[in-house]
Amino acid sequence: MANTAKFNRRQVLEKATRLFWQKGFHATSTRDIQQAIDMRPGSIYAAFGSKSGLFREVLQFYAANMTEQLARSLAAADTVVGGLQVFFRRVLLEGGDDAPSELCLLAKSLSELDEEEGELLRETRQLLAATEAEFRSQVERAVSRGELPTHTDAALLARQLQVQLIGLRSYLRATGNRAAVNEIVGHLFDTPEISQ
Amino acid sequence: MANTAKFNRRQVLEKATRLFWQKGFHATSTRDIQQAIDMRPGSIYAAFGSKSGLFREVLQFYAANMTEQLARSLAAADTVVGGLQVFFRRVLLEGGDDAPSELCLLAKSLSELDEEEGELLRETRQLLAATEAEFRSQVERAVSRGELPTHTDAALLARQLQVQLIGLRSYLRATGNRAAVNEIVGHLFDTPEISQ
DNA sequence: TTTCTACTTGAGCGATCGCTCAAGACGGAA
DNA sequence: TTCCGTCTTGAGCGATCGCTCAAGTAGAAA
Repeated sequence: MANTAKFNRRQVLEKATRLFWQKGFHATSTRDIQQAIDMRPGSIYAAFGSKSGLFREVLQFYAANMTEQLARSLAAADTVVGGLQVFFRRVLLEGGDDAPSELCLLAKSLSELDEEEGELLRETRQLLAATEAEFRSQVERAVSRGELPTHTDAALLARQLQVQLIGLRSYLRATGNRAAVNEIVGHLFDTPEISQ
Repeated sequence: MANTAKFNRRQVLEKATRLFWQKGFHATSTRDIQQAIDMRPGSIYAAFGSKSGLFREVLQFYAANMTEQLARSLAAADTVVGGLQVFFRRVLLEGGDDAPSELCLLAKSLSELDEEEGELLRETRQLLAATEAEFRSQVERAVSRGELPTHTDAALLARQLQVQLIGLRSYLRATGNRAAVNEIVGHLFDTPEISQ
């Protein structure tokens, strides 16, 4: 007999992601989870193995959603650089209203996970590296399309985008100052690498 | 009778800061603290009131140390801009060996604290704002000394320094790639605001 | 030396943690 | 309709949490 589970895995992951994203891994109790996803402990542990196992799937679910959002942003703009800028503005300035946190869930996890949760920490680092690799391939695409000069250091620029995105999300949580963030995003694609 | 406490408050705060900085507020148990600072619960609660009260003093202690380190960096360099660069390199590249975490304790706390710990969150935001204000006054000093052009937007540049420092520390925790961080720091004081 | 008082001690309270498992519910096969 | 195997249920286990407080200790005053 195949899987006869009653729950919808995607909906469960959506709700669990919102909860973990808001409260973090440590501060989210299994009883919080039970209430949020309307499942009893036995079912949760049968489906996900442990709190860590669920969180691991949540991290992957979150990263996949971010990748989709980047793809949509790129599709909505005429240029690659414009698409990246749309993505930054969406993540930083538009998602803020109903998003569970101003921060990136991966950065938040990177911050709170200890060596004791080594597997989750490794997963987080890997997903962040994949994001940076995605930025890099987009920068390379922009160069090959003539949007950026041929001498552009794609690895450096992708790294700078990653640093800025995480830094700006932290700054937003610290100050709530969207105008200040918007001003910096405006300068983001105006660095010496691009403008000179 | 005045204070006859046997413990040295500064030494206790140093040890507690290292512990909280490494593990974070939630993941540090009061029993971890008891062991690290060699005090029994009764004494700790008499001296600091609660785990939150101790953490509050730890946040202030950490921020004061960062301010001192910035002052030392500025004193060790010929120019203000050079002093800021020394500070960035010290925090990002030199402290990493024995520092409890690659991250800024304030950014880490900003990330894990919830509205349920509102007072600690407010304290964290205030200390971060004070850091940005310190950056700004140094940028203004650099302008008045002729190190930066007079049209420099000091508020914007200070904000960018804050964003970059937090972002770079996250990046260091994500990748451990000091060479990559060093490369970005090299470009930091080479932005359009400065070079044009 | 005696007294006073501030400080320290550590057993342990009530709450909550992540998680288990025996019992029940339910859908498909025969 | 009966049977079988999977999924669900929820009481509750052992561990750990932040914290309290009655009893003990030690230094200053008299």
